[in-house]
Amino acid sequence: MLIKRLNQQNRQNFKLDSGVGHESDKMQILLIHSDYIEYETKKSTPVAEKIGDELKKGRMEEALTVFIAVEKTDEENIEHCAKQTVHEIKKVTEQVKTNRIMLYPYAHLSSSLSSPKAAVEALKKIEELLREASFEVKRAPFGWYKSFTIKCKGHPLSELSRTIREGGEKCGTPVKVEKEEVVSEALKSEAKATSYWHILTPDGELLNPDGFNFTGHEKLKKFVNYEIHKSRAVDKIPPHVELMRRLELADYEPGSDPGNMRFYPKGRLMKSLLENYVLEEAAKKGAMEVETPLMYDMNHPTLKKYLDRFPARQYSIEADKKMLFLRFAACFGQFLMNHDMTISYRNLPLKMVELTRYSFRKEQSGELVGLRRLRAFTMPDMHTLCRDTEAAKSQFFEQYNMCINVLSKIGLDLSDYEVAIRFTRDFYEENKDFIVGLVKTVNKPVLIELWDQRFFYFVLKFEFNFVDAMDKASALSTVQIDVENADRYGIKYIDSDGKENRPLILHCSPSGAIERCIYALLEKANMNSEKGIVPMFPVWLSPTQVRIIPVAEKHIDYAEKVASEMDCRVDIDDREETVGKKIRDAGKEWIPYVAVVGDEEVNGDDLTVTVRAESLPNKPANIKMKVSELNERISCEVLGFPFKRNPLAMKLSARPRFV
RNA sequence: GCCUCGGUGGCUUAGAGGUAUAGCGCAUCCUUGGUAAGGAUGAGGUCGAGGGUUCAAUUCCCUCCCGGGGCUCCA
Repeated sequence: MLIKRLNQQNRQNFKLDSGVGHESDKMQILLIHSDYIEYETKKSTPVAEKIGDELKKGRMEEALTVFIAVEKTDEENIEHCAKQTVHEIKKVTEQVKTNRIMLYPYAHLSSSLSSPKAAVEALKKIEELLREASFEVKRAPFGWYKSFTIKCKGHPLSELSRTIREGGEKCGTPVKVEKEEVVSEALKSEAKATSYWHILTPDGELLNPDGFNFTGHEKLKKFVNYEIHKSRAVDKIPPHVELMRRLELADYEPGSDPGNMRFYPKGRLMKSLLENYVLEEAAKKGAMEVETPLMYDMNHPTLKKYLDRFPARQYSIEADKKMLFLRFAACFGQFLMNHDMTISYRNLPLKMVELTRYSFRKEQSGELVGLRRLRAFTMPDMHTLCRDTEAAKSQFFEQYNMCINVLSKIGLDLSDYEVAIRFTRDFYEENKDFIVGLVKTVNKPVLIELWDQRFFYFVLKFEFNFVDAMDKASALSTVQIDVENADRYGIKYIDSDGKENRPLILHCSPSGAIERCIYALLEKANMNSEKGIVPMFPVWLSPTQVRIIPVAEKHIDYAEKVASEMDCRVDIDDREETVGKKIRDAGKEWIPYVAVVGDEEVNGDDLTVTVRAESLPNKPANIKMKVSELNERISCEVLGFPFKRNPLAMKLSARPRFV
């Protein structure tokens, strides 16, 4: 049986590896997962089946539409063909998760049609079998000219609509295609290659996730659940959404497109620090920082090929007569730059890094959540050109460790995220020890996804996935070994023998999206808070590191003197409020050090400092220390991290409120 | 994108076919206060936008925008 599915470029024929394909089974079907399908009979043909008025019009919501052409050779064994067809339909319904089916006789799928009698018999058989399998089935009548409207799930894809329209015009059937994508990329991929899920332990045991004992690895269990079973989440608003606003970090911007946020001074500061930190870590590994355009020509031959490989998820804009798209990663600019460079094997591994502010992905609006998933986000994107597989592996391992280090400095350690490693079977067979080495490094079981064929551009990738309070997983760091794009972009280096070679390319985001790091920090702090741990940011990231609270107005001068002796982000709460109120407000801002100054401090040498990291809920830890001791303590905590000055007025009375 | 729930001063919110409640915040004043909310007074609202039904709509109906959750997706 040949199954025809549409992809975005054209209709492609390919066999499923399900073992049910026989050359003799020629029934042609075309499957479209549709928001709705609607038809209306126009005129009967000489071969029309007799129908009542109720079948002259039909509509089905949220259905898998199955266009069918029964072919000459099917007549020999209609029963068998019908069964095989039903089998295939079932498989697809499982993938797209629907139990509603519209059967639609569609002659134009074949040039060798069966007799009308056989066709009707086959259709009825299929309908009956599907009903027995408790599907909700409708069938459009055979032998009528019909008009139909179908709305496919997904994105507008022009090539497809042409294909369908041509088919429709040929037989005089008006077809209105509103929007289409047909069978999603993932589905297409699944048809080509199958994912096998495993758990790999530090001892190198490859286990079945279903039988794995997750005791002590509850988060991994949640992650596996999320990845394989796509578990349902509970009804709860994500805590970070409230926190990002309450802490005046970031907010929605209704005046823009969804998923494009505004960042207030404190949020901008945190982003800026994180950005600089990650860039600096990349630079330490020898990466050269570059800057490339945000928008690219959609019709550039190389880019076009790349875009065609993926579902349309980009913003596009028209400028003059050009169609441009906004980048969704730094790959485009860097690869185009690599293409024009003269690179010797002596220059390898060659690293370039760019902080994309922004990367744009037009994610489906229903999928956007706070800082977790955005349409415009900031991502450090580093690419490493490697001479051969050995060099790529060695770089991969080095960058794997860099990612662990970067996340831990940001405030997310190994217990906060789960590791997924994904690779092709071939790569695994040749590099088992290498893979196990990755698992040993983190010393905990990891999720493995193994493909029997490569269908993305990479042969190996890992991600670190943060698992939040709603059991949702989000990828942070990732490294991938790309075996395809050097060729696509014509990137080459001159080897020691003087010949041109294609490098392997590593894609690495040491931290993942910066906004997502903030999301993870906020979610982690919230989970801590529920566990009875006082929530806070790492000191180097805290918008205010020290707050000075003068007891009365007469102590403000002294507070200013102390502030001038501090070399960190310090502010003064000079508002006319009670000390209690000011302490409470400082706590609400998660300020790591709060120093109250009154007569005692003015007349003595010490400050009275509330140290957040040592406090318990409702039990502030108050420690007496000299200004120099506080300075010393903070400078140890921020050593090696970027620093930016206070983003707001030093005196709180001079600050506006943003939220 | 689809399904579903929601949108009331800057924020959180009560309420109802007759234009509206409270707290926080803000302003002014009193209090000059020592570790998680001191007190008083006041300003501030086209009740998300547009259309419809009605004598009358913020309330009922439709469309749209924005947000939450689910589905789908995540190069």
